Amino acid sequence: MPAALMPRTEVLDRLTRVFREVGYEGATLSRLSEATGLVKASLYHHFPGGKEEMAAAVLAGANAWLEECVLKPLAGEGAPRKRLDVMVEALDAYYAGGRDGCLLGLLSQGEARDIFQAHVRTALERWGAAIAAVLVQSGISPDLARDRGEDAVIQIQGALVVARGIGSTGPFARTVAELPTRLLAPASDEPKRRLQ
Amino acid sequence: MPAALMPRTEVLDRLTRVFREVGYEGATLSRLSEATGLVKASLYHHFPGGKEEMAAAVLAGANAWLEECVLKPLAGEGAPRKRLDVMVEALDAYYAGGRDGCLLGLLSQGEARDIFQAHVRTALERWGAAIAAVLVQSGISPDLARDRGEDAVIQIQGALVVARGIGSTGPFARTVAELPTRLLAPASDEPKRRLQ
DNA sequence: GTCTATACACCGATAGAC
DNA sequence: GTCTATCGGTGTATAGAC
Repeated sequence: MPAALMPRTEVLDRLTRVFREVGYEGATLSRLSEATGLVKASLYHHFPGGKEEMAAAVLAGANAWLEECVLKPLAGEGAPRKRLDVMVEALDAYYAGGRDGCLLGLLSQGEARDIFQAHVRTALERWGAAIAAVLVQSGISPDLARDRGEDAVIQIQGALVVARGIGSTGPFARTVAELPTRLLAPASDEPKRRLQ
Repeated sequence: MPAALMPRTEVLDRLTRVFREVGYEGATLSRLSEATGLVKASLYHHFPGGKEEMAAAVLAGANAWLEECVLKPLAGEGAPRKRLDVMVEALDAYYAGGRDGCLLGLLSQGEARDIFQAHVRTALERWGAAIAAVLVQSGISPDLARDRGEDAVIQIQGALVVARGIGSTGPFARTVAELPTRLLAPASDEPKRRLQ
C-alpha cells in the first residue's frame, strides 16, 4: 500500500500537542485538522471513531511514555536517589518545564472524565506505586512509601495547575527539583494521623 | 422594583455548581439554563455579557469565599496551628471532601485561561502569601515560608486533580489532613537547592 | 423579569469523487 | 489516502411580546 503523506507517528504527535494544550473539549476537529494539515474527513479515515478515538490514541501514547520514561527507570537498577533523578529529568523534558499540560490531568475533567477515567486512574495509581516501590527499597516503610508515592503524583499535577494558573514555570521547576529529596527524607516522628 | 422570582444569590449559587462541576467549556447555556430554571434569554437579562460574565460573577463569589473563609482566618489572632486548622476545615467543606472542583483550577485551563488568568493568578498568589505569613509568625524563615505557602496551594490543587482522576476522595482527605503539620514542620538540614 | 422564537456560527460526523 | 461538500445538532446570542 502507498505510504501516507505523513507518518502516523507524526500525526499522533501533532494531535497530542493540541490535546495537551487545550484539553479534550477544546480540541475541536477544526483545530486538530489545522494542526495535522489533514481535513476532517482524512482524520476520520485514520480514526474512524472520531475525536474519542484520537484522544484514546493520544492517551495510549502518554501511557507509553510513562511506561518507558518513568516506570521502567523507576523499576531499574541504580540507587533510589538516582532513579528518582532520572524521573525528574524525564518530567522536566516532557512537561517542558511546566509549560505543557498533562494528559492525565486534562482528561480527568469535563466530558472526557466519563470516557477515560478507567485509563487515567490506572496510570495515576501505577505511577504512585512505582515511586512507592523505590522508596521501600530505600528503607522507607510500605505505608509511608505508599502515601509519598501518591503525594508525588499530587504535587506534580498541582504544580502543573498552579504553573498554568499564575503563568510561570517557577512552581513546577521548584516542585520537581525538590521532589527526590522530599521523597527520600527520613520519616518524621509526628504522631501518626490515622483517620479510621 | 419588583422582586425577582429567585434571589440573585440563589441564581449565582446554581451557576457556581455548574461551573465547578463541568468547567468553563462544559458549562453550556443549556446546562446553566436547566440549573437555574431560567431560559437563556433570562440569563442574558441578568448577565448581558453572557457566559463570560456569568463565569466572572461566579469567580468573584469564589474570591469572596477565599477572602472570608481562608484569608481572613489566616490573618486572624489564634495560634498558627489553630489558624491552619480553621483553613483546613473550610477547605474540606468547600470542596466537599474532594468531590467538588476548584474554580481557580478549572478556570486556568482551556479557553477560560486567556480570559481569567489575571484574576486566577492574583487569587492563587494571595492564598500562598497568606499561608506564608502564618508560617513566618510561627518562626519559619520568610524564604522557606514563601515556598511552603506555594507548596500548600500546589498540594490542594493537585489533590483535587488526583481525587477526580482516580475517582476517590482519599487523596484530598489525606492531603488536607496532613497539611498543617507539614507546613509547620521544622526546616530540614538538607543542602539548600538554589537553581540560579 | 420572564418568556417564545429565532439567528447564525461551529460542532462532530459522513458521503462520495479522485 | 486525501479531498470537497454537506448533514443534523448544538453552541452562544438576540429580538420582541407579555
